[in-house]
Amino acid sequence: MASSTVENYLKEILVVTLETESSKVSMGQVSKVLRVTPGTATAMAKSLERDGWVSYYPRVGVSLTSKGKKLAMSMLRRHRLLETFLVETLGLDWSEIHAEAEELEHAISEKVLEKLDEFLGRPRFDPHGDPIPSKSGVIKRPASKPLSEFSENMSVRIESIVDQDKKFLKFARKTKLVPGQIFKILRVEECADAMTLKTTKGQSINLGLRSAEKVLALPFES
Amino acid sequence: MASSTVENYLKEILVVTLETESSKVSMGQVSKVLRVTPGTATAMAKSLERDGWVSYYPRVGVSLTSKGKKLAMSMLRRHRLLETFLVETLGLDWSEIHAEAEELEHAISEKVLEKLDEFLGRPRFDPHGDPIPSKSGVIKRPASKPLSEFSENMSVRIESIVDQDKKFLKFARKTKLVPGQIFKILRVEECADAMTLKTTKGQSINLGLRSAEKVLALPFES
DNA sequence: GACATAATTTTGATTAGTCAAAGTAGATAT
DNA sequence: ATATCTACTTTGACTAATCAAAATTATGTC
Ligand SMILES: [Mn+2]
Ligand SMILES: [Mn+2]
Ligand SMILES: [Mn+2]
Ligand SMILES: [Mn+2]
Repeated sequence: MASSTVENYLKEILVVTLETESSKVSMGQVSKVLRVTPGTATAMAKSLERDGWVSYYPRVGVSLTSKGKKLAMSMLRRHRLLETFLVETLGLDWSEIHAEAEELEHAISEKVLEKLDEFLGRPRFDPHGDPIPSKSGVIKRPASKPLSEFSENMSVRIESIVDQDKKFLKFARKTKLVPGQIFKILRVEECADAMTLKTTKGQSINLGLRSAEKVLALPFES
Repeated sequence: MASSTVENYLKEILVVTLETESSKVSMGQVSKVLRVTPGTATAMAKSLERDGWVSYYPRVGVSLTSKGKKLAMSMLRRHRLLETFLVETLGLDWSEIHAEAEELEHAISEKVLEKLDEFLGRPRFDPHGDPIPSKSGVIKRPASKPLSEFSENMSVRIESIVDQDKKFLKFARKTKLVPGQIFKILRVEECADAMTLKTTKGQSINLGLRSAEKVLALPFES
């Protein structure tokens, strides 16, 4: 049985792997996403390798074994299904659900998860727009790109928000920067590190490019 | 922040306290209900005392402080509300929910619990018939007595099942030995350590007195 | 190629929780 | 009153997870 610490490490390693599309994750990144000191990450890498969850290449990084990837996918599925439940069924705000799911994901069994999935009607995306891995561990790789990569005058449909920061999520909700919404890109000012969007109803939002990287969208043909 | 280990110890100490109606719980009982060696229970008693959860009287036992009782009640509330959710909303069998709730109770926050309570319609009893403590930590002390204490020809209404053993719960479900059911006590044979009950529909059940102690009931006037 | 810098690993220490086995104190029985 | 038995406590050992700080390795610069 994997401890919840192990589950967290594997899940975060998977998320970084999916984001960066490179199979090895450096100890620096591991230590950053898990908020532990580098020495702790190194020690953990060794013990994860000992137990067959990852391969560890000293001074390079770790990559998930198939056993590790399987558990990591299952954790991501739990996390995102729980987030969906917390919003859809219990009515929590999408800015608070990440922290809650972070704990619950380790406590829910496969059996209960299956019932929950059924109860929720087998959703395919979580409230942040992130795809929920299937029971067999398959995840849809979204074709969407960060807002920061679109150019002026394009219309886009928001697909997902790749950031769990509470303040940013509250801002996003307030400005309707949520999955499904349509925006037109009014201006992109690289030099000022900013862009301006407009909703179909005419409201405009200013977004720093740093933040725009955290919002994934698809071109929208009206 | 109390660890889940501490939460489990406090909750079980509370349950024993409620069952035996005596405030001090011996280390032997603690080690039995928590399935640890006696030495571990003693070590834990000291550390629980150090952190203000219990008072520890060497060679006598532990009793919850008010701080400890408060947390223990909150754990019992979580446990029983979660059990209710698992049966009512997700449709799990009452024989499996105890183990599931045993994990989830440590992962659910007060905020989510409150939403869940609301969603469930603020139930007052869990699926086993045990009272759910209120948010403020008050628990209804049931007036019910073990089946083993009733005498022949009395009619009783089952109130609760005080046992989490899966096999017994499955047996109980099959024989309709569940909260709310009415039975007539046909025979009590102390010497043979057994009693016979009959449902209103005429089906009869044989129950050892050991098991009859685990079923609480009230006299029923038809 | 040597030096500075950044990333990573090593070392030594700490805390929580556990067990096995040895020791002790109280209660019970003769 | 002494011996015995049982419950409880102590001791020593172990694992998982963590940090701080020192040591090492790799990289990039001049
Ligand atoms: Mn987590
Ligand atoms: Mn999410
Ligand atoms: Mn528990
Ligand atoms: Mn119960």
